[in-house]
Amino acid sequence: MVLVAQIIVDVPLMQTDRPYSYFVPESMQGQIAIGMRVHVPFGKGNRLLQGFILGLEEQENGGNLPELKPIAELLDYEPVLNQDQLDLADQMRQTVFSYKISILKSMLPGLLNSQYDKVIMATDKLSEEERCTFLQGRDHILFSQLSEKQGQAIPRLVQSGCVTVDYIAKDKQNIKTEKHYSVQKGILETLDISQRAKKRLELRDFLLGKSESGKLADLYKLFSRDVVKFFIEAGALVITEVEVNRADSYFEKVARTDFLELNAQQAHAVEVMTGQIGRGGKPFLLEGVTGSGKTEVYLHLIERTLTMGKTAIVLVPEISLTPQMTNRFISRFGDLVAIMHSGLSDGEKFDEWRKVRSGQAKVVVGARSAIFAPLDNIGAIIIDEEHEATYKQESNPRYHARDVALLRAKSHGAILVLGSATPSIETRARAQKGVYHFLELTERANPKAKIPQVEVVDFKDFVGRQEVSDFTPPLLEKIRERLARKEQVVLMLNRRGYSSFVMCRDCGYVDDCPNCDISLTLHMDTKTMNCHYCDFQKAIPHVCPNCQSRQIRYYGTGTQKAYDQLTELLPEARVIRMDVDTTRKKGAHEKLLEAFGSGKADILLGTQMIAKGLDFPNVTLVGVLNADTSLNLPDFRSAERTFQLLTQVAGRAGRADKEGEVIIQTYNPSHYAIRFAQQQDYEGFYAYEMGIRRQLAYPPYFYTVGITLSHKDEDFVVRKSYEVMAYLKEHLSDKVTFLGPTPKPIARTHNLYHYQIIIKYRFEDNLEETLNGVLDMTQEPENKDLRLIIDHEPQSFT
DNA sequence: AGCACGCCGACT
DNA sequence: GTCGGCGTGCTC
Repeated sequence: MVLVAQIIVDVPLMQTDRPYSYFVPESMQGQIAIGMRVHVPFGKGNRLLQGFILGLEEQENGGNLPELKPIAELLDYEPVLNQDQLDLADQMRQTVFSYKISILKSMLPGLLNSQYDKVIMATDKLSEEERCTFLQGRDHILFSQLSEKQGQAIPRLVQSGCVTVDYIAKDKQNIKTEKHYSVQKGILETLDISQRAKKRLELRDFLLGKSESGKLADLYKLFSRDVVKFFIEAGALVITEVEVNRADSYFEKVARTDFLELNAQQAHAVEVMTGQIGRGGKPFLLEGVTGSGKTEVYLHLIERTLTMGKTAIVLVPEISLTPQMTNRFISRFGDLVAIMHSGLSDGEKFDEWRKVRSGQAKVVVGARSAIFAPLDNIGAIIIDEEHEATYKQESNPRYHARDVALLRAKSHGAILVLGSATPSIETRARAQKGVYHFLELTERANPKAKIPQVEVVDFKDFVGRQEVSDFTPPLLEKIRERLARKEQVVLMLNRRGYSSFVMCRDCGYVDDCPNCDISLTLHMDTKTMNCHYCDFQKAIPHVCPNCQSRQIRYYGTGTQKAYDQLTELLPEARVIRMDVDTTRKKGAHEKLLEAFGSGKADILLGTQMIAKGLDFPNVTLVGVLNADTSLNLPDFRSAERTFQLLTQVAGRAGRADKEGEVIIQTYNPSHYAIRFAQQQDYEGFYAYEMGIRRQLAYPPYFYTVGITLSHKDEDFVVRKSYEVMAYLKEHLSDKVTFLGPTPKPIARTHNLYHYQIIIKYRFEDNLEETLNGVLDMTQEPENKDLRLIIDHEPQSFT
């Protein structure tokens, strides 16, 4: 009998999207388990790849067993993926058109997927001359450091025994440790220390005084290494190495807070939902106006969940994962909470993940991928701001966290709560049909806080009446009022597309990216022109590349320009600017909000990132400088997105006792998205938008699949797009409708042309099979460098 | 992806 | 006659 492992290796390709059998060496047999990571030799060159163990079985040692390669190395002492997660991956594989290995990898913190590098080591057979050419005189070198040309010589050198090849992890230090000391009082007191050794006496007094144990590093801050060493050698100090959690410092400074009392609506919602914990059942839509205290409902719900001995996941959009948000959870549940978001370093993410796996953390608060957290016995999964497009991953595997949550909730009998002030149309429609339970919070949690008044200002009324156009007189007037009253203002610029560029005043030349159909963006912080799609970067031109004119000017239309105007118009105002440029550095985001919150500025000017979740009681005016820029995008969700954004940002005003006011500047005051946003009427918007969706056969009346084809040759993509289209028409029923093929709104990026086909369907039996057939087409040699993306329910068409 | 096998042109 | 170009096909 031999032990055979089924292993899926890290080669994300159609041909390798299946487990391979490997022999388990005897030395590993006691430790190996399903869900562990391994290194296995793969392919002709036996290069080492990371893989996951999906199955283990005893096999008869018959002679007809194929020659199995042995597993090279076991990477874990305990499984990194549990059965729950492996089952989840199986289910996701059915709906997400990507490979299983990609799904499995996305369930783990990045550190555990880190790459391994080949090391070439010289043996004594290698001549000095060759050593200098290949290894640059050294006895070993990373393969990635060899030039491509030299790399080709490696097989020959290996064969002749001149070099050997090994693999090392690029990042080995997963677990961080810290040295701690503890005082051995008995020994310390008997130490005979000379009265002349002043430092030693000082340290002894220090240790006898208050500090019987602590971090060795702290001791080194006060005393020199020599002095400390004396005590360690004498045995008066015992040093121990303990594992530390890199994210702990984040938790230490958060003070405990008590639960707030709920109003009747909140309490009712908590009761209804708690009743379903452990029973599964339909998901809940919790629709609550801005400021209605949804977070407090979540907190109570989690408290109940924990009392029942169960665990909880809270998903929050990345952009709202501010300390203000996470601290509310930490302050109630302390170190039972794990926080997972992109602001953490790889090491910190890994530590938080371990906290969850070990069972220490029972509440996971995080962005999209936190839905995969290895919790046992989940009682509640909460998705806050459920309408946010960031819950859909825009690269492989293209999963929607809401769909994964549904699967997990089902297998755990957990309740799934979708919370929003402005639910996605799809979700709201499901609540309407009774697919979801529908719970509403119609009042603000603070009874004194009223829903703010919203005024729409038409830019067209002021055309030609002022020099600078970002600020209309009514808005300026209101800002002045607030400055006089020492209240605060939030101003939002819609969309990042509102960025700076360079144009020649003589010939109108705009500096475009050579690889993409888009103009380059000016970044003053780095003094470069950058492309938002590819990595292209160049210096700012001083002479027009087209007509050599010196009249080449920078047209800053972004927050920078608005900021400049604002400080010119209102020199006395203290303005904080928040956009990608000012928040690039780690922690800058928090620092700026902290400064605004503590009253160090009067105006917070920023992009969408200021629209969500901020809670500053002194803000009584919110201004939207340009409501339109997200309105006319070629995307059927553009009205929905605009409405959601305007409603969210309006909700930043008047959250405490003072009354709030909102001004929306627009060129389209009669557009329904803006009219309903003005009324703060989600239900009205929902009803109106549903009419349009029905008319145009869009979700939720129809499902959509987006197929994107990309290639460097435009004619080729067009031809292939029509081929794919023909294939679809042939294999799908005639109830299906198609849009396209059409060029994507930005037709070329990374030097590739993109064409898109959209499939709309209600019921279609052959869909999965047909789409897999399309995927197979890319396997044909002539389609080798054709890129094809199948996106189920795409969230963005731009 | 990598790596080898395999079948055609320009070189000692 | 050989070295090497990259088309094609497989990886336990």
